[in-house]
Amino acid sequence: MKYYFNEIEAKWQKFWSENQTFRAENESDKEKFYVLDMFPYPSGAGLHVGHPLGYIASDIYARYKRHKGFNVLHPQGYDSFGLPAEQYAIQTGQHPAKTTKENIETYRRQLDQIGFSFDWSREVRTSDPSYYKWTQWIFIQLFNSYYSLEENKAKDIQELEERFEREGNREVKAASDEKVEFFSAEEWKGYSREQKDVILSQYRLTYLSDTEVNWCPELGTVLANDEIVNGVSERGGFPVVRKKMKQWSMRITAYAQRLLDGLDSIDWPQPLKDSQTNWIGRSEGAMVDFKVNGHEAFIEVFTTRPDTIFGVSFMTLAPEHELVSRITTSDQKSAVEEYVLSASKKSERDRMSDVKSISGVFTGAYAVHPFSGEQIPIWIGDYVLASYGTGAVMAVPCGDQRDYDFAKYFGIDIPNIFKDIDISEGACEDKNAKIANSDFISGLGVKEAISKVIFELEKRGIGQGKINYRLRDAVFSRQRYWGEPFPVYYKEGLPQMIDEKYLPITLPEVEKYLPTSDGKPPLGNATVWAWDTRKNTIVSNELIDEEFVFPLELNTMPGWAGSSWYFNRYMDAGNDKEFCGKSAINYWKDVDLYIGGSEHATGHLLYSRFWQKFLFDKGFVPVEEYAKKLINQGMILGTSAFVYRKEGENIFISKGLVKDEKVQPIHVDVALVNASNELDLEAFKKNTFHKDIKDAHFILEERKYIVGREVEKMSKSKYNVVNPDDICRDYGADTLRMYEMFLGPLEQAKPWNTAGITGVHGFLKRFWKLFHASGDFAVNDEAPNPEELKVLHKTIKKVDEDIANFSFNTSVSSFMIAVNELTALKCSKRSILEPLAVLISPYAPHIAEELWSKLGHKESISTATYPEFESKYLIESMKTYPISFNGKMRFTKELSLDLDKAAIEKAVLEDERTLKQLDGRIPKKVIVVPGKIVNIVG
RNA sequence: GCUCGGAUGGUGGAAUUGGUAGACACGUUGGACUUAAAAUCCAAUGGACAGUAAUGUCCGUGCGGGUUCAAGUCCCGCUCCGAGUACCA
Repeated sequence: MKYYFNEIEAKWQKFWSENQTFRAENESDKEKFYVLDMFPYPSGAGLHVGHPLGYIASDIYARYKRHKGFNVLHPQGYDSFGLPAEQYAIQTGQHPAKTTKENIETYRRQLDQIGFSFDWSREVRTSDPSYYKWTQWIFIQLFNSYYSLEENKAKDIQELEERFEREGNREVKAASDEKVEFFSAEEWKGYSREQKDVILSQYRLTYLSDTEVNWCPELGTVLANDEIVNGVSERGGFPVVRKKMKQWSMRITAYAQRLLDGLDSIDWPQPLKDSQTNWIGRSEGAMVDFKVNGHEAFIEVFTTRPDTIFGVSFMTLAPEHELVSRITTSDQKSAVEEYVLSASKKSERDRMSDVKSISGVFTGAYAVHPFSGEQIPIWIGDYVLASYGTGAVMAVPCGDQRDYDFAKYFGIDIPNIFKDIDISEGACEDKNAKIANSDFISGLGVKEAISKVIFELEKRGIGQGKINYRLRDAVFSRQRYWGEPFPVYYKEGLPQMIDEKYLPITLPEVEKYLPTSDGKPPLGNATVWAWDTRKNTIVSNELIDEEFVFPLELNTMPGWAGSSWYFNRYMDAGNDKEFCGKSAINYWKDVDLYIGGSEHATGHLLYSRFWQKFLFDKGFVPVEEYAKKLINQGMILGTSAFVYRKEGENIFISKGLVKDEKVQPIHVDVALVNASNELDLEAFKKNTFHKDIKDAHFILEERKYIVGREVEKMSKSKYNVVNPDDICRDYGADTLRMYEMFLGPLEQAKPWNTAGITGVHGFLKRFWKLFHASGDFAVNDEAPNPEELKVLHKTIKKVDEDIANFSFNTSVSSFMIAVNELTALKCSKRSILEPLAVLISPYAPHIAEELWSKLGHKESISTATYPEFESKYLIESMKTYPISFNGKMRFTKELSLDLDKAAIEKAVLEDERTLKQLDGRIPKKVIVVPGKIVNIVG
């Protein structure tokens, strides 16, 4: 009987779906295991072969764990809010909900076709009101919380208010905006409700503020730092400029230290941890106040090297620094203003690309050195960033190369404060140097000098030790339609939360998805978008009276809102009373294995850790880190194909004949090219996207047109996308699954190349054949012999180890070896083949189910217990020893494993081949490692 | 610039705590079956040299050193490629 994979696969996919085979229960005596994939954004292009790579790996793991007796949660859903659907809506007028739904259907069909064991009863869609209701709910919790630095956790904002009432804010240690003014209890009590709200917003974990944001005019929205790549938008590659706007922000900086510390407790890839560490960017140092001569003002600077304070010979402020206009002297005024203006015009990208040129202007003002009292000129320069530290630096040219270059360029003094170090060629950044010419720290090493300076600064009240982070608060507003609406209305310009019980606030209908003519976000087009505080419902804008009916927020939440907590929702997806029920979350707790791409390192994976910590602080979730282990699957790249068109002529030259000809490479669809890089000319000519190709002349080599190849990211525009549907149709899902694993280590990026797929497909056919003889199913009940048992058990052992190491490629090889060996042994015994089917079933579930049912089982193979490895079948009595001479293997000799060192040595030395090798020489030394090797030296 | 990966046959990739480099596939070549093709099966396949042959010798894991009886694996110094990040005070 032939292996009809299409029929078999359709049959079992139907069976799993009808029997809800992979439904996970929230109550079970079994140990839980939660396997999660990063859920996809359902794009219009559908799945390509790169998407399933991680899903296949996690599915194998999930199925394996089921066999091992775990209650496995393996859900899937869609991150279905996002820019592409909205861009498409702008172009075509179609509602994003409609295209999103269609795209989801395509994804679902494609996913089903690959035979994943997802529990679809728990599917989530971030754009579904029943889901984003809880995203809005979490937002409200954040709004109603502040971060206590005394207890190091988020707490109810009401407690803070009560404390203000009692004692003002002077003693309060809480995460807040930079400049919070002190007030007493009496002053607090005297404030109006509005004044209090403004103050509280400086402490809330989400707050509205005028911030400098990354504005992308083409997309008409602001972007978070992680959504910008090389100075342009990640989506679309559009320019980004800086702009001040009133925006919701998330006070993620409150969690900087805990986000850093938490990394030690989770098993995530080191590069991923490193990039989070760098993104958070912790640096230890000191804040120092420099008095400005002749002004009441102080310039506060952050430095990681307070030990070099006696090397300060100037200060540099960012052009945007608030003191610049105040302290600039009249004769420097015009130069400074001109510089500030030109700096503000430079986009972030210009400033980034222009790292080498040095520019700056003297303000005419001087600061006073806090220890020596010397006059220090104050400059401005755009190498100082307003957004980092305090936007001002104390410049130590002898100890910092940038300061050194700046000083050299403008002819500023470079005092040397290092002992016996020459600084005529450049700054000394070596931390092993000894400090000199530095008053009370002369002669000290860097470390001691730092602590002594901090001690002095604190004693004199002019500074203190400080830990600074690069991490900024995250902008949370987007000027887009297709995102979660905020549960917020505005009363006299101040944001008010809508009560939890009226959630969800669902997206309104709009005529157009573009910003309004007066520049408001798309929700500004909605006519029914006001909040009635009496009826507690959304009403028409016409009813706004600023007394009972108020305008609703026009921004929506960013893409990462919904993805920051979805892993918790899967645990109890249908719950309409809570974001996740207590008993469900206490059972499932956290994700045991999370698989996804490394591109989310500083976006999703940082924000979601932040929200989880917040939810933990508030007692909503039982664990502080939601994913114990994370694996990054490597990207599958496309292998683009090129034809070479002679410049200016309608002639295409086969690759081997191009030589020095001037040609223009043109992408051709990889579907038109076979495994030996030969172009299907007929099909190519029929292709309509270049009209003149029909008449083109082709210069062939050996009657073939050979294309050029290049590995690139898989993308529609490069005509190198390979669709899993085609593979499933031609070879089957089981072949696709195994082949994707066989390509190489999971974490490694690799080009997609179907060349080897026949090898995997052939393996499945041979596996099928083991169970059949001359067309019929033929498995017998004969007792297995030691050889067959050995094959089975070494495979069990290897596959167990491989799955533990996520080394799926090598287990595919082991299966091949097992099937090759059993075929050679002509084994068709149930006692061997039945366990083998279970072993293979996580990898190739359809064929395994089919064979399992043919073996007479009524239940799904997924309920079968995994075969137990028994070492007794692998015990060997003989070992083929490699016999080496001076480390080079010359021959092998079979010897009993019972022999001790001396007996092995004797046997080897007596061997005639040894005598021949030695050729009369006497061995200096004989190394015998029983069970391993023999090495003869001499 | 900094941080982190990586480099093994014609190709994808294997290789326990250092212990027979190239498993398993693809491709290629030869053969069987067939009218033929596909499918399937069998054999060979890192390179060079010697030999009719069995076989033998040398070279081989990016480069140069080192440690060791023994190095793809450990140490030192480079080269190239990839990813992330970037005036971070």
